[in-house]
Amino acid sequence: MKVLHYKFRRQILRINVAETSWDLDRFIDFIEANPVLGFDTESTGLDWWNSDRGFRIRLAQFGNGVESWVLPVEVNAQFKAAAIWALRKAERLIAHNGTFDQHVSERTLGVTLEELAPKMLDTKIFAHLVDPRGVKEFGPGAKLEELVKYYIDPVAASEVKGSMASIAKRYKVKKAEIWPLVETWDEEYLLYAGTDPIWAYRLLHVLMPKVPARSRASGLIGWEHRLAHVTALMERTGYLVDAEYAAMRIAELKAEEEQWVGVASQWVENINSDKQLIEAFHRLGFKLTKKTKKGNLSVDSEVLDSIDHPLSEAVKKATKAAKWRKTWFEAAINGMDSQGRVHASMNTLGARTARYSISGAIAAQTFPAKDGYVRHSFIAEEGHVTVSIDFGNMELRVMASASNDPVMLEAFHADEDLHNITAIAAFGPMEPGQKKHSKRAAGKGTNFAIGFGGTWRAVTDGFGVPEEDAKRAVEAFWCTYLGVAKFAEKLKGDARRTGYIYTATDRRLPVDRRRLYSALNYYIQSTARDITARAILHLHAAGFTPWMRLPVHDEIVFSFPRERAAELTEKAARIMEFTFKGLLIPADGEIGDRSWGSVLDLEDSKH
DNA sequence: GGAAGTACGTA
DNA sequence: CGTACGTACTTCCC
Repeated sequence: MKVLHYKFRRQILRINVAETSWDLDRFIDFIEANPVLGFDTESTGLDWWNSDRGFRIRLAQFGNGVESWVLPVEVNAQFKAAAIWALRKAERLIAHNGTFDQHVSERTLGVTLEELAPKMLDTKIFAHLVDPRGVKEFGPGAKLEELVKYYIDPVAASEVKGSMASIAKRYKVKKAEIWPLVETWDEEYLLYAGTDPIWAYRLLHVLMPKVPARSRASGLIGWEHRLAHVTALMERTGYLVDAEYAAMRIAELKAEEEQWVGVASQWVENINSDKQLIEAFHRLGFKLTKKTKKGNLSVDSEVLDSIDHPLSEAVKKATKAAKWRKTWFEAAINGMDSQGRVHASMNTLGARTARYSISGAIAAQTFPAKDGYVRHSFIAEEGHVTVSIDFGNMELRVMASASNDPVMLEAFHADEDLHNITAIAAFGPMEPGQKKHSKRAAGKGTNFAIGFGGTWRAVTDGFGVPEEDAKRAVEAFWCTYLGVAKFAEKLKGDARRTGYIYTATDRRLPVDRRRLYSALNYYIQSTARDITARAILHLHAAGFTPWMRLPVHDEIVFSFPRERAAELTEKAARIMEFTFKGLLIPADGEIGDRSWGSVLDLEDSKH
């Protein structure tokens, strides 16, 4: 047995590293004496779905607040058996982003998500309930290193968590490449690995009492853990890729890119270099004036659109073709497992409002929305069809019912068009015989912009509405929807006094006092997220999880058996829809063909 | 090699 | 005084 020590604020953390099977007696004693354990794994990478082609677990670590054990499970089958035993023996496992370690444990040790999830306490969830702000927003952040720095000790955070960077330097490789390369018995590696479960254990005990009483009383802790489990099950299932379709698009986009790069090469060497483009356009006699945030000359799409020259067209087309190919089609192909499936990485509390973020091979939240071009790459199972069920007007309905605004509620109850109503309030009645107000766009822009916490400027910039119309519509909004105005003021007042607002689910969200206008948006966005989260949990309880593929904000994508699609879609939509403070948030399904893209190609698609 | 800055895709 | 994200690229800096 190797024993390492880490000195920490006059305390000494003890890290036991099992070297031979004889050491396991002491390990077993430790596990039996500690029913609540910090837990972590080290592996060869993040691609747990490739466990049949190269992905391996290397170490399994268990600890309490002062002592841990590192089992180098990659070198000894008995260590592996001991890790499996410990996972099953533990009453509680505390891990940071425990979903990842659950995937690793399932794939490499055979201990399933279903076994692990009920005993998991995830410090990432606790951290978000306490303070969801990132480091850039002057909050604690969400990574283990950031949290240790904020809540435990800055020196320990940088020393221990910086060690992987230092090891990478020693091995002369990039930080991202060190994980499979570092020697099993490298002491710096073992120290890094061994302290992780100790930090997780300590963090939980620091964070637990900081979870707001209201959030705890509402059961948010258990709720978020159950949600993370269902999400993990979706990650495990993955999404089937139509590799042939993706390959076809890749070839097409490559050819297009080459053609336009050829055109542009008369003027610039690198179409991605803003510097070269600015020079080239100046040589050609165009005066650029638009500035970026930092005050440099901008060459974004708006600037390029304003320049009537073959170079600007070539740059736009070439960059777009390259970006689409790499970001979506190649990501899907490169991310496929041996069964032709991709596994999204879903962060159930990605945003400070608790919205999901989805990253990796299927960055679903960034797919172009106007048609099925990208989404055709993802297909339902053999004999299945893709179904998309989304909530109708969720955020505006949340705004109406949370604020109990009589005018807005009446519009929704009578199934009237809210954007028209805002337009009428600002510009007078519609012309007889018309279904849409001639200034409906201004009404629509205003309704959304206010929900974002914006002003008239947001309406002009974001929705292309003339300045005068935007100003008038925004003024009319606040005079018409007095309930919303009152609610927004109430939230601002809460934020001003306490620094926080509470959402409908009793989630506490910090609001920057210099940006009180964002309070309304935080409430709406976060409450809407929780309505989708509620739907996911209810669908799980009703047995829909094997068919669920992805949540995309106010939409859930399914793969349903073709012959049962109509019945299951209806059932799922009824489970999803929810009456929030007296107002129904309706859910509507669209049944496509096999690919996700086919849903968007439907004639009467809302998409 | 990694951080910062820029741009652009989404709800 | 327009919210929340992820990805890919170049340039800057150590």
